[in-house]
Amino acid sequence: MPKPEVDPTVQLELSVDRGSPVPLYFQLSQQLESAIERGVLTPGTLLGNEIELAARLGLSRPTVRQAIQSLVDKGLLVRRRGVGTQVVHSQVKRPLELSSLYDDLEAAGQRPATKVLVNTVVAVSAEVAAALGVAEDSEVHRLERLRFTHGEPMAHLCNYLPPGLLDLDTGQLEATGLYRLMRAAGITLHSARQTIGARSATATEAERLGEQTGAPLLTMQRVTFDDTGRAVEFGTHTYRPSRYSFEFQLLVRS
Amino acid sequence: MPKPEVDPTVQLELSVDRGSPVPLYFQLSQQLESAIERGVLTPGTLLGNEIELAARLGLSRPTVRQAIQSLVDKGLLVRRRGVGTQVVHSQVKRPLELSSLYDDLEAAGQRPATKVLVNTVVAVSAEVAAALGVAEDSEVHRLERLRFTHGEPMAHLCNYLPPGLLDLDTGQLEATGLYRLMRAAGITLHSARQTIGARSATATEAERLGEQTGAPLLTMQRVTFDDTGRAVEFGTHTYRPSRYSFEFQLLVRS
DNA sequence: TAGTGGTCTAGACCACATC
DNA sequence: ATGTGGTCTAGACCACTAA
Repeated sequence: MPKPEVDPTVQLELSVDRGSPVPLYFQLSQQLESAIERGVLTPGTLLGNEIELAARLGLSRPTVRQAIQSLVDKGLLVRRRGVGTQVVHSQVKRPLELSSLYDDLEAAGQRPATKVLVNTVVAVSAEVAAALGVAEDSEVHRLERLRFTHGEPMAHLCNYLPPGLLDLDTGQLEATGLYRLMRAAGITLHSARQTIGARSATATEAERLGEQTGAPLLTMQRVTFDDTGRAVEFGTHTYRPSRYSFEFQLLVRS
Repeated sequence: MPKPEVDPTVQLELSVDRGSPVPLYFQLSQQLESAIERGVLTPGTLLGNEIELAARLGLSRPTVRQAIQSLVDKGLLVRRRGVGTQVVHSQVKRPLELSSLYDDLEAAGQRPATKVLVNTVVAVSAEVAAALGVAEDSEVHRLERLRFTHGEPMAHLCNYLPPGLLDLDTGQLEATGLYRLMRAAGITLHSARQTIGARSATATEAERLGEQTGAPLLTMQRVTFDDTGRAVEFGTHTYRPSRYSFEFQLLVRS
């Protein structure tokens, strides 16, 4: 018997639509990802080899490889030379994204609300000028918001934006998140540098968040860059640790 | 004039060695990365087009694309259709890696030291069994360490490992980090799920770390998986926020 | 020894941005 | 209209793993 084991992808009814504007490799990777997420391809399963899969779908091997590689990059598959491609065991959720607190809360069904405390233009401080990479004598947008879930304060968000980058409408800011407004304005977010720490609440901070003076707070500072490398936002956030923690998936860099 | 601008990669003396076992695309990407890090290719620079670069190096276009793509994945380059490939502006340091505290400290020149408090085998608690995915009646390694820098306590590390995974020698644990021992034992780390939060120190915790009872502590919980998806470590760590914070670079997932 | 993924080639056509 | 990256093909040889 040449092949006692069955290629599990045979039973997947994979197919690609050459008329679609969606790239072929992407169509394939989506179908595979969906099969993995639905549990049709169970952890540990060895996929059939690339050549055969390519032949069955009428694709070239590089195209199939591109599809598989994208899932390897996402951490869903593992390739081993001489062995094959295997579905990774276990609870791989989502790798860490450059995410918006607002979007995260909304996705978790937490019904976030925002109260804008400050929305003005001010002269930059030295710290903010350094973080944003703007001249020391320029002006920046200053934004201060309280974020609520279930009517309870959860975080205090203080942000600075370079001048002229964006029109910041208080109404819009209370209806959605800052990142979404930036994306809507045609800004392509690219990367961010974050620092997460902790410290005791001052009297003002405690009052704002409904904590006691001296209570532990989770802090996050972030500078966000767009795809031209320009700093588009500097933020200093404080969170109530009883209501928020940072949770994420890391992949090993190869 | 057909080309008033000069392709900056021309002056880079790029070359590949076909006799080397190092893949051609990797040789190229390393040379480009080094040029970017040394500042020879400055931020904003537009690279010449892929076809020409391939011709000049005697490589095929897919090979050159593979080299460039790996740098795009690292966040060093940005491609724009119809425009070209550009060196990203700005202080892109290192993306978040699945990193070892010990290695991080050593790389930062902090001369870390470790004191092993507990190194035994115990019956699992329900929480640990769930995190590691082992049976409720099995045994696990339990590890408790204090991490010092400059002679001052910085973190308390409590870890659990599946039975039989690794020989844990107390001497080795005080000389290096847990991840390095796991890698040396042939374990390929693949991913981890982390939670970062904050809370007040209990009396015991405060005593261990040289803080006051009730002082804010930074906390991290992590489950690490190898490339077969098996959980290989579960850890609960607490840090003195005055001496440690989490700092990292995020890239937007495309 | 047989089968796998890893790498590489030399073309091709298309979509998009800019001029 | 031109030039860029995005996608795709149909092969090829090699390195590694396992039986």
